[in-house]
Amino acid sequence: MDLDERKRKILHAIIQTYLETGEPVGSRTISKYSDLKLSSATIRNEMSDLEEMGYIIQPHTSAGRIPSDKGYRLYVDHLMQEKEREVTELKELMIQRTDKLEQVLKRVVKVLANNTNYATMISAPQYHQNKLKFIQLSRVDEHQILAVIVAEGNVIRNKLIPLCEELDTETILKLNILLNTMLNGKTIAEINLQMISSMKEQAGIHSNIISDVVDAVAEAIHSDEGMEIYTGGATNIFRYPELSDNGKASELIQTLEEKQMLAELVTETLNKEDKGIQVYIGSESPIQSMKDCSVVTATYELGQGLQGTIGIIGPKRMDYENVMSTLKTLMDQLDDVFHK
Amino acid sequence: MDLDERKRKILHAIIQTYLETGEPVGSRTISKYSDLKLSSATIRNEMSDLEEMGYIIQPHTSAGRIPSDKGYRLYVDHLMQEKEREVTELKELMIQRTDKLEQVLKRVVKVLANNTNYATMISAPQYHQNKLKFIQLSRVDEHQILAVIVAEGNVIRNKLIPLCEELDTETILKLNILLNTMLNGKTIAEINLQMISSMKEQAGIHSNIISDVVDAVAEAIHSDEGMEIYTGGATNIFRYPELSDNGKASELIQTLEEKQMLAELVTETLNKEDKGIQVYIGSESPIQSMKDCSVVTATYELGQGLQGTIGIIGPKRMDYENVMSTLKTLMDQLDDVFHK
DNA sequence: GTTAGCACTCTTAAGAAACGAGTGCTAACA
DNA sequence: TGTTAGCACTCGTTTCTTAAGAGTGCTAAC
Repeated sequence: MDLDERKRKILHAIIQTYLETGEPVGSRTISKYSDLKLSSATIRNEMSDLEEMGYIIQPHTSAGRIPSDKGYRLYVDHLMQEKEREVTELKELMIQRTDKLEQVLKRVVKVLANNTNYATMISAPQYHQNKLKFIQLSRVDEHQILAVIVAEGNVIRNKLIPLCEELDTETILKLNILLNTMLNGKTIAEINLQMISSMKEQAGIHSNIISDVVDAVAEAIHSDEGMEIYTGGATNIFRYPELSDNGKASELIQTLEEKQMLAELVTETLNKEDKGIQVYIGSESPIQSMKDCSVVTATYELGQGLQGTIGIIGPKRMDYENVMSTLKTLMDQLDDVFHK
Repeated sequence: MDLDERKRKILHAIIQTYLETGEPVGSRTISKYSDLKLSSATIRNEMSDLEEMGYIIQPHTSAGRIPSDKGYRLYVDHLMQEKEREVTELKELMIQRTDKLEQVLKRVVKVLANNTNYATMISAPQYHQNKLKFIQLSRVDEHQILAVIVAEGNVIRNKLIPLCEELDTETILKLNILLNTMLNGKTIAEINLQMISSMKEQAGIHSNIISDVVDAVAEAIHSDEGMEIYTGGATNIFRYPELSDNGKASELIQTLEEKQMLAELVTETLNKEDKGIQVYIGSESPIQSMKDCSVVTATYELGQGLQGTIGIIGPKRMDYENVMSTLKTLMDQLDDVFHK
């Protein structure tokens, strides 16, 4: 069977109506409220075809039709091709310049959740590919020194290093120079055991104590502590009856709260070749508990190799058009903020 | 009317039964399953009295009784007087020593939520009273320097300061000395405008540029950014039907997500003279959306004046006994961790 | 190819009836 | 005087029935 222009139009009308109402839509509704000038009977015939082709589903015999995952997919793909709309919505104002990335990310999920009325998430970039810019050791008191590590994108890490033996100022200075010489400009992934042992060697007589320091710095740099993920608007879930039923809401909110599962989604997104906007409909999503949802993700870039993922989680009858253009706008603004 | 020993026992039995089942409890249940050896009729009479006295409530004519806020209050106060039980549960193992406070707090809410099956929250201490230990400025690149501020309790703050004019190493060194001399040992609350202007004066010729630096440091120190609050186990709410009804769950989870409201609770708790465990039953809580919950809070101390609040949010039929002793144990362990 | 009409299906809402948990009251008992 | 058994009564919950309504599929006519 062929998906001709008319079928396509009818499908479009069905999906749009369903997005608005959340109720199964019947032939009569389409006949009346679309500009197709067809009777309900004709629509019925076409709908019957569309169902056979798998684009729509009938929840039960005497109900209207709702889009299937396949139907949504067609709709979304179609939207993708359309010119990106000139949307404003998110005022630049909202994202005030901050030098604390965490603050920005937290604000983003909040703003995004408020604007879309869906649940949102954002992952902080992972720093494997990030170049070290600057390392500084300072003596805090007799028993510990502080290591401050600054990387590209002004990412800052602190690490307190306990000492059993006191280090004099000169040694610390020497260590500072050593660390900076060896490590500046390197990406975190590039720092390997060989390098570390080479540094220990160069530290010479202080090797014992210094060993601790270098180890601690390396640990601080590598410390992944899993992926940082922020979420927002979880309770928007309750706006959509089809998601707030039974244990679904609970399960979903738990997924958002635990954050662990979301990491999978982030990994999946970042591994895609196409760095643009991705849409996971229902069971397309790698997260089991989101099989009744749609997830729209986008990748943002903070610097070279410094990428994170933004996600919007909502019902399958998500307002894809709005979500996608909102995301696009947001991406542009984030670019502005990060590459000020 | 007098609340004699027998009434007290019956009330106790009613509350305990209700805590277990969550269902209104009838006279027959008490008669059968308590060791009072009284017939249901007698219990009925007593229950009628207890209701008149306001300790229990009848949701509707033909239902059993449930405890009123006043009833819970009596029960809790009674528990408070009892010797603190020897509970273990939370193994020290769970709280591994970390020098990142944030990590510890996040872990605490998670562990606590898993152990109690209620929602949990914890506030990071507020640093007004905290003494500065160490300040370090370092040059990151031509356009910015990094200020690292370490306070008592090893609380670390970073602040990137943009520069319009380049600062040479010597000036930075001088500034470092100035800042440390002036500010070390001071509490954050003690740093006032007068002090800052005095520092600017001493900076002499560099005053212009330095002014920026000092301002930025002051800002970083004072930057409150509201109270940091972590929550966990929000979805435990769904375990209790009386909370997961209607919009209640949604409202509650939103409160937990927004965190803003929780700050009020923290403030309230910290202002109490009694720094021990507090219990807010129903409308006693300062948070409107928790009028159907009970909230148990405790204050932990990280250093002098460095206090935070831990809270457990659950249904009124919370297992107070367990919660309170778990909290007590946790407090002890936190003390251990912080004052290692 | 399109449409009107109609019988049929199935969900949902509303109402009715049966059930049952629990009470309050009274009268009998120790 | 306190305790208990018994019973009528209340009221929420469950189950069943019925009616309404939305929507379809099919057929026949245009």
